[in-house]
Amino acid sequence: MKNIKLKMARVEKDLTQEELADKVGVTRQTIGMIEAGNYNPTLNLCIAICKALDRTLDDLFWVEDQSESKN
Amino acid sequence: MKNIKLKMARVEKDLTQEELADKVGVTRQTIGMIEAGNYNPTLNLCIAICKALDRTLDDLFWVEDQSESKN
DNA sequence: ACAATATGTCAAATATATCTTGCAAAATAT
DNA sequence: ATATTTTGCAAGATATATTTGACATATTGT
Repeated sequence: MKNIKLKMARVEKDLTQEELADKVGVTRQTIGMIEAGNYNPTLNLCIAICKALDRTLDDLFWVEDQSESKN
Repeated sequence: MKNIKLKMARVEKDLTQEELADKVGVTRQTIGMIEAGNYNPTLNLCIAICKALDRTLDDLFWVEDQSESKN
């Protein structure tokens, strides 16, 4: 599912996908796919994103009703 | 760094590394390496572990003192 | 309307998470 | 003390996260 909370946290910081990507050291495509959902990022990348946006893991990546979890 | 919170949550549930691994669908080596630190698991795996242990991402994988974050 | 910026998407290549197998050390139970 | 279970660790193989480059569509500014 799409990660709306991440997108909102990003625009609230007035960052573009590419700017956030630069901050956390990945490609803009990677950020785009995470926001679009259907992607399974790495824990360290999630943590880097959280720190760049002054949020926590639960804020951006925890979903109470999760029905999908492919490893 | 070692993930002590994860290990404590696991033993509190009276689960062995292998039992937890089975529950979340990975190998016991993977669980072992996550607890030992020096590993970078996938977000979906982290979420599966949290669900298996009735914890949240912040409970098990969030560290205030940031010092390492390799992507 | 036009120009510039931002995002969506796709194929092929690279990096790395995870598996498999196996053995040794440590912990726990009998 | 000795079985039994649990954990640590390592090399090679596989699956998948991430990159690179390129193009199309959308969005925003002038």
